[in-house]
Amino acid sequence: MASRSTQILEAAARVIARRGVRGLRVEELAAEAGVSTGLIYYHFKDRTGILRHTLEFINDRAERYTSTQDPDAEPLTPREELDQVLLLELQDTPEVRENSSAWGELRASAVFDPVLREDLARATLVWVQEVAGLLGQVRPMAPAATLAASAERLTALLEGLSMRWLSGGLAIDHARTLLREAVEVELARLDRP
Amino acid sequence: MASRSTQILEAAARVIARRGVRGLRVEELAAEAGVSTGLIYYHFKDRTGILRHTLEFINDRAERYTSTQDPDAEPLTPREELDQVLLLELQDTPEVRENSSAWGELRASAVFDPVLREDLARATLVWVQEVAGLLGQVRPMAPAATLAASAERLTALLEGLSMRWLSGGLAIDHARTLLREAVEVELARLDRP
DNA sequence: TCCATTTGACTGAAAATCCGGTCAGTGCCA
DNA sequence: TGGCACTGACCGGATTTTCAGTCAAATGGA
Repeated sequence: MASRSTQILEAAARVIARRGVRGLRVEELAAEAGVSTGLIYYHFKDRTGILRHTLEFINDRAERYTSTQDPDAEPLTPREELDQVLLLELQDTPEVRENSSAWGELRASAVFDPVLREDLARATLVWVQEVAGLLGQVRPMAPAATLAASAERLTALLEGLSMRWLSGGLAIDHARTLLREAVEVELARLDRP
Repeated sequence: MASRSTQILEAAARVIARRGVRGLRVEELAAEAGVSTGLIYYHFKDRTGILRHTLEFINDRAERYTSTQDPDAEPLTPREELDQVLLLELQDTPEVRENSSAWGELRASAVFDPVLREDLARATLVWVQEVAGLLGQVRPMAPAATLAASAERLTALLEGLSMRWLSGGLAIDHARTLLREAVEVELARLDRP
C-alpha cells in the first residue's frame, strides 16, 4: 500500500522515463498519479522539489534490485556479486529501463541545473565506492586508488553504454557483453600493477 | 567581422552550453547576441530553425579541433593520434565544452525523440570505426571484432566521463587520467587474445 | 458513547508567469 | 523612395504556482 507521495514519485519516474525531465508537465504527472496538481505542490513544494525527490526515490529503488535480495539463495562470490551489481543495470525490464532512462535524464539535466548536482554527485560516489569495494574483495592485494579508478571507469562506462542502449544505437545483449569484458579487462589490470 | 547571423549562432552555441537545448530561451539568446528577438526570427524563421542551424554550426566547428590541424607539425604516431582523438574531447575550453554539452544534450534527447536517433547512430558509428581503425594501427595483429569492441568501450566510456565532467562530479584532469589508463588497459587486452 | 473541535491531506480553479512568435514602425543605404 | 536589416512592444497559449475551501479521520471532553 503505497502512500500518496510514493504514488506520486512512482508516477514521476514513469513520466520522466516516457517524456524526459524537461518534458515533465506537472499536470500530466498529476493525471498519471491520479491526484490533483495541488497535492503535488502540497507534498513537494515546487517543480524542482519533484525532481529532487524523484532522483532520491529512483536511487533507493535501484538499490533494491541491485542488492542480492533472496536470503535463501546460494551466497554469491565477490566476483559474481560484482557482475550482478553492474549487469543488473542493463536489463530490458520496465523497472530497470525506467530507472536507467530517468537516471540518464537527471544526469543530463544536472549539466544545466546546479540544484541536482549535489544529490547526483553523492549518489554516484556511493555507487563507485560500492563497486570499488567489490573489486577489492576480488583483488585483495590491489591498492585502493587503483581500485577506485577501475570502479570509476566501470560505472562511467555503464552509464555510457546505458545511454546508447536507450537511444537505440546498441543492442542490450551487446552492451552486456561489452560490460562483462570490461570487468575482465579491469580485473586483469588489477592483477599486474 | 562576423555577420549578424553568425553572431547569433555563436551566441546560440554559448547559450546552449549554458542552459541546454531545451533551456534555450529566444529572448535570452537575443540578449546574448546583442540583437532583438525579432531579428532572430527574421534570420531563422522559428526556434527549430535556430536549433538546426546551431547544430550545423557546432558540427562544422568540431571538425576544426578534431582533425589534426597543423600541417607543419611532426606527424603523430598511431598511438599518439589515438590519444589525441579521444583526449581532445576532454578539454576545458569554451569551444569543446560547448560541443560536448550539445552532444550530450543530443544523446539525451534522442532517448525521447526517435527523429534524432538515426543521425546520432550514424555519427556514433563513424566515430567508433575511426577509433577502431587507430587501434588496429597500434595493434595490427588484433582481430577486427575485438578492435571494434575496444573502440565501443572507449567511446562509450568517454561519453560517460564527459557527462560526469560536465555535471560537475568529476575534475577534468582526473577524467583525462581515467581515459588514458583505459586506453592502456584496452591495448594490453589486445596484446594477449 | 456522542458530538464538537481540530488537523491535515486533498481539490480545482484562478492567478501569475513564462515564452515563442508577430507586427507596426524606424533608420539607413543605394 | 524602395527595400532591407532591424527593433521592441505586444499577444495569446501553455505551464507553473497559489489559495480558499472541502472532507474524512483523529482527538478529546462530558
